[in-house]
Amino acid sequence: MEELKKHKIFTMEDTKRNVLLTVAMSKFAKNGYKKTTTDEIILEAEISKGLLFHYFGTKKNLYIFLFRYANTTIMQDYYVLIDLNERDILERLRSMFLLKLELTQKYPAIFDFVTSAFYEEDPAVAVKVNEYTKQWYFNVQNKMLKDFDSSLFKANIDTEKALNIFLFTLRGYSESQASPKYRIEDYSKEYERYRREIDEYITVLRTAFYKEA
Amino acid sequence: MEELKKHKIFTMEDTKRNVLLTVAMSKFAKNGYKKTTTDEIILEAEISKGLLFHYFGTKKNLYIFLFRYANTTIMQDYYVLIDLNERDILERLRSMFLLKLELTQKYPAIFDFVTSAFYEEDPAVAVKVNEYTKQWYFNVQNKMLKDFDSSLFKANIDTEKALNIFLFTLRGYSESQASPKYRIEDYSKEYERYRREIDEYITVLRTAFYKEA
Amino acid sequence: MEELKKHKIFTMEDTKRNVLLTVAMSKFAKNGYKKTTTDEIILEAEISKGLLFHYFGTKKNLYIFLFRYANTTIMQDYYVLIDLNERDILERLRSMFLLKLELTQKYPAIFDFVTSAFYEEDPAVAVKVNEYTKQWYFNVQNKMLKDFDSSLFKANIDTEKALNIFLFTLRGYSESQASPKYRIEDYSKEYERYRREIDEYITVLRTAFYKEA
Amino acid sequence: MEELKKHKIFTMEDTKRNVLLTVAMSKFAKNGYKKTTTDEIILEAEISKGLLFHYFGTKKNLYIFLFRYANTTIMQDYYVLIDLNERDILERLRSMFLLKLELTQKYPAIFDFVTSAFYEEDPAVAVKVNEYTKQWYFNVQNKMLKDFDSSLFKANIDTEKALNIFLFTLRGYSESQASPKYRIEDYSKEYERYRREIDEYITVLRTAFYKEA
DNA sequence: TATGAATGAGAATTCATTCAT
DNA sequence: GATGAATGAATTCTCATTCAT
Repeated sequence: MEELKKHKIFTMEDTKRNVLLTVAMSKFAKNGYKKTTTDEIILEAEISKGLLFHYFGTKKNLYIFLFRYANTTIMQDYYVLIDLNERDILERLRSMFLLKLELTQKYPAIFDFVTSAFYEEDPAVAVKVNEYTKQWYFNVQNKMLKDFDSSLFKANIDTEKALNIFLFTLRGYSESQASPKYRIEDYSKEYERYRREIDEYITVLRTAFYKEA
Repeated sequence: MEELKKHKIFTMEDTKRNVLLTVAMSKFAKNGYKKTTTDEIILEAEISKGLLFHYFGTKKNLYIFLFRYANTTIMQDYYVLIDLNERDILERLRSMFLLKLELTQKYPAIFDFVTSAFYEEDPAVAVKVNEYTKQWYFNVQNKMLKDFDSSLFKANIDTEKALNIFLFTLRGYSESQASPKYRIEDYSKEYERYRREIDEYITVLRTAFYKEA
Repeated sequence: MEELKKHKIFTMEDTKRNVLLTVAMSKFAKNGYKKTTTDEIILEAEISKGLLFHYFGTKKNLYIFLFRYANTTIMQDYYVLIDLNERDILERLRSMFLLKLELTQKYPAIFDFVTSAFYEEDPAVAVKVNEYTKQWYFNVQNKMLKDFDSSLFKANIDTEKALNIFLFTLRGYSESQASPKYRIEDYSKEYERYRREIDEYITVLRTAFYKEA
Repeated sequence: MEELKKHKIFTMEDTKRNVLLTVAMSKFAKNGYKKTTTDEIILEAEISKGLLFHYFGTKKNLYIFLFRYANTTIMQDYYVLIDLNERDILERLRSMFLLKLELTQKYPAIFDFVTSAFYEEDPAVAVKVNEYTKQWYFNVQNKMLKDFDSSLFKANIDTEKALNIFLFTLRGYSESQASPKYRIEDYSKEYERYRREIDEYITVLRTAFYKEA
């Protein structure tokens, strides 16, 4: 993560850099790797063609950098904040998804970009994205979802499968709301409804899988 | 759906047509709309450039046609077979996913293509795909998932949310196995395991959401 | 050599192809590989950008093709005509250089191009040119310069070194007249002088190295 | 030649300047004018882009300067040492080529550069190189090769042509050993063989063209 | 002097689409 | 119907040169 900070681009003035990176992520998120042209990016970011290539060398490198940068930022502003001492896994998952929701309001381009990168099919970048994604999943599976209190579950429940059902549900709901297909441009409007619905799903899951209190 | 059959392409000899459509779907599925070139397609399908454009006019038209054709075929060979008289919705969903699994073995290119089309971000085709997808969801929500026996559920469960949890779970598991990211090349090998795991998830869901038998 | 004839370009109409190849060779000869642009070539040859790349794929491939094509042509119209039964090596060399002179009048672009290719320093093409050049030298050394009558030489002369001196002399004179540096645009004007001077050098060499008649 | 010393670059600190000029000459020699980038040069010479252009203004000016500088240096360290009192022209030529051989070991980049400059085809610099080259030849022809003892030659020999044969032979052999095509990386290894072979050629020429002693 | 970020005019290459045969 | 040569706009990438600091 630290090596990322040594990238040439960090010699660029802060505002200018943020504009450039945000523009690039938005464009890639909206149109995919191949369809996004470097011309679009430099035009909207108001820098010269040469400068973009001075910093990133190739369009591919730009994409890969953005992907790593976005993930790192998410890691630092998001996963670090998750309370691993919370032993009730449903509660922990609830915090995680609400945290993600807040982040989505802060950096909308970042999440859109990372999601679109996940489904990116262009072989030029898909391989690199995959490498990173594997490592990511490893982290999530091994750190975020470990050491929960399985005594909360009903006796006859396979807790591992139950955990997967929790994840599938939260992800499924989340995608149904914020997928690239039905993107909501202004999350803030929907924020409260989203928050409430997540809680409703959590409640249903709690009722179904946990022992009665 | 019937108008589709009147498309010029159906004047082409059967084998030749099937080769062409299958090749095109495989290529689009693997590399996305923009990255797939008409040259790739005509080379592998062994037809001339001119002929492809004689039939479809534009690459975009070809893509849209394939998408509608694939969905129609799936509809006819798949959703028609679903037994809507089965009132136990978990049982009905189980049949649906196993049916889909069998179909996946029969027409791998079709499902790969439809899935990839669903995540396609190129604006040239995404709009059209979306139109179709909306209508599709409408169908699924309104026909496939209606009239189930809610008396099977535990008393304090929100059955609508529970249904969504079932769908999220089955889709989530399905994608975790067969997503473009971690595609299993030879489904037949994995078929039995897949079948068994689906049943295990169904059992967990049944235990959690249904009244005790 | 025959495989060369199977190149895509030979499906192009004869006149059009000759114009294209001649234009390309002239440009490359005059300005070298890197400095010659595909735009220059297509503009003067009056074909589209796409067509050039349809036939050759890359600028590098075009260059390599031209080099092989030029050498093949020279081989067929030139080295084949050399009379290996002439045992007097000075006489044989004289015929060779006059033959080359005639060829230079017939295809000026070809020789200019091959010569310039020989001194080409761009790593993109220099390697391939070298490969071919090695094989070429092998041919010359082993076929063109074998089986001469060494009894014609004075007794105390190292005939192998003498042969090299002959070659160095003819090449040296030839280059001093026709090098890319001091190119004579219209060889015909200078033809007679060139012919006479070559004969004068041959006479001096004969006097110096051969026994008195 | 003296004006050259007044060039801005001579205000630069000696070591730094030598590094810069040597790096530039090596790069130009290896890849030619067009293919060599100013980036390569400043990176290896460890100076800034701005500084290079501060001293030379344009890449072309740098090249021309190097060419004149190299020739001047060669003149001063080489041609000055030639003994014009040696009236035996073969002996004088022998000294000249051995001197050149020694110099090649001392400044390999200089000779590589000058040779490559001689064959440089880029019109941007070829004209200037040519101007200088003409003047150079004038010098060689008029100073280095004048006032030799023609009475050493056999009676029936055209001495002017013989002199050219001597030059063609020495240059031809020299190029066959050290041309950019078949460059010998480490001259010192080959030094003795080279020296011996030159002497052998001189002996053959002496036998052929000079009166018997 | 010295720096290196910034520029933008080219250059190579791609590919959907047309059209004469 | 069928062909595939031909087109040229669009795209990525390069690099000499400038200029504010």
